[in-house]
Amino acid sequence: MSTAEETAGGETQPWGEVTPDAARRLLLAAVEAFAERGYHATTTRDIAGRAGMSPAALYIHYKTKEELLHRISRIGHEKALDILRTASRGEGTATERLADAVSSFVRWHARGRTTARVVQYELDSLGPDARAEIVGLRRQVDAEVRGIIEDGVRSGEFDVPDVPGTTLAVLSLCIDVARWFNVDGPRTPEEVGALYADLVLRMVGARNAGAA
Amino acid sequence: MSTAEETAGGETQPWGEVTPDAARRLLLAAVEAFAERGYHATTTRDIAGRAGMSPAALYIHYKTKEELLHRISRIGHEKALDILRTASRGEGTATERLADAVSSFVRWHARGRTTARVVQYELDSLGPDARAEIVGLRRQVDAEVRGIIEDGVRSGEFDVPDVPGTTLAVLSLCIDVARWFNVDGPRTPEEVGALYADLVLRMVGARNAGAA
DNA sequence: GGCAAGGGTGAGCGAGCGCTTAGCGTGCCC
DNA sequence: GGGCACGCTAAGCGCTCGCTCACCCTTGCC
Repeated sequence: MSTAEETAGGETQPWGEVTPDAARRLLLAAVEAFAERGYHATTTRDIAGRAGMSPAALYIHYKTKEELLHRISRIGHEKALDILRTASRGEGTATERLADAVSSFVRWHARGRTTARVVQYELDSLGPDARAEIVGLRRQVDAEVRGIIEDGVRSGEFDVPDVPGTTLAVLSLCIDVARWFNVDGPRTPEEVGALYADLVLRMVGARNAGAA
Repeated sequence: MSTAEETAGGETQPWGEVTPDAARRLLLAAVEAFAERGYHATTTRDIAGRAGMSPAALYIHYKTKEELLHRISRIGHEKALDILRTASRGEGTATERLADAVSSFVRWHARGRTTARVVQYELDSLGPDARAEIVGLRRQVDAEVRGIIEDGVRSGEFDVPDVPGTTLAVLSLCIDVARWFNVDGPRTPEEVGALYADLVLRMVGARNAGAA
């Protein structure tokens, strides 16, 4: 019918780097199915059916069903890390960079809720090797946020008694957006991003927190 | 062998109300299995095996595998609601009650991580009727927290521009503890509860936030 | 036009699933 | 101490799972 560049959620044309067109369609179908029903409850027949193919076609492009999840998880984590790095290494005060990081990270989780759900909640469905690789990416995500908070503490902008714990809480808050966010709900991803950036600035004791 | 009153996590002797002893053992086994592998990836043979029984024994006490999940989910949500109600309707200022609610809610998620995981993350695996019932309980959970925050705003203790959004964020923060908390990790449930209570008081702009 | 290469299909394999059924052992009531 | 209700098991039913295989179309090169 058409290229799969626009999804229901209006994600920023993802999966552009997945090269054979059929492979990309299968990956997109797998993301939808995994997000809706979970990895273990999704059948290869369902994935192939959503992509308009026969069940056997899946195995031309992917060795197993788990390879699909692995690919989705790695690409998703790299995208998330990229978002945080861009915000973290931008110019501006730690306050501005933290607000930017949180709001864009939250927007990504809300807009691409299907993808984010798979990325954040299906980690345990991976085998040991694949999981170890993804856990490494998650550590980098954590380090990026912790870096901004440490900058703010050093510059005196933030008042944070427990930096690792607060980092954990900030990331936890953002990640959980993928669980509850509803595209048909009352809030846009931008509104949630702005609200959460404000709440996080309050958490770290930034002075201009609460300023609309 | 023995009664199943003490679990590895050291939960506050739960599932006491599940009356035939074999039924309680099966329920406990199901909680462990669902938390480890997810509902769909757990087999009835696995549940029965953990309880030291044959697969057929499960169907003497429960009609289907889904009924097990439903029972776990309802009991868990009722316990969570009970915790929040106790904190909410206690005496003290809104600040004290919110801190009490958050710290005890977080402790419950951390201590009973296996149970909380099933309760918070396997909701979608329930059928429509069972899910509707649980969603009703969750609305009561939300109302309880929102009530405390509204009290604090009315009394002037809190500065919260967006009460529903902040309520959502507070609950989200607590619930996500079940995803990342590790019993073998560096933090005790009590420490996380205290940290999170402080962070939430900062989020609502309470004056004595940050006081150790 | 011949023909190799590669993306695709229909049918089906072995395995494991949720769940059922026939029958067995044990304790309680009379 | 005979009958029986009950908790439980061994065996297995029908079904669906992830995945494979033999074969078929289209495409591009000579």
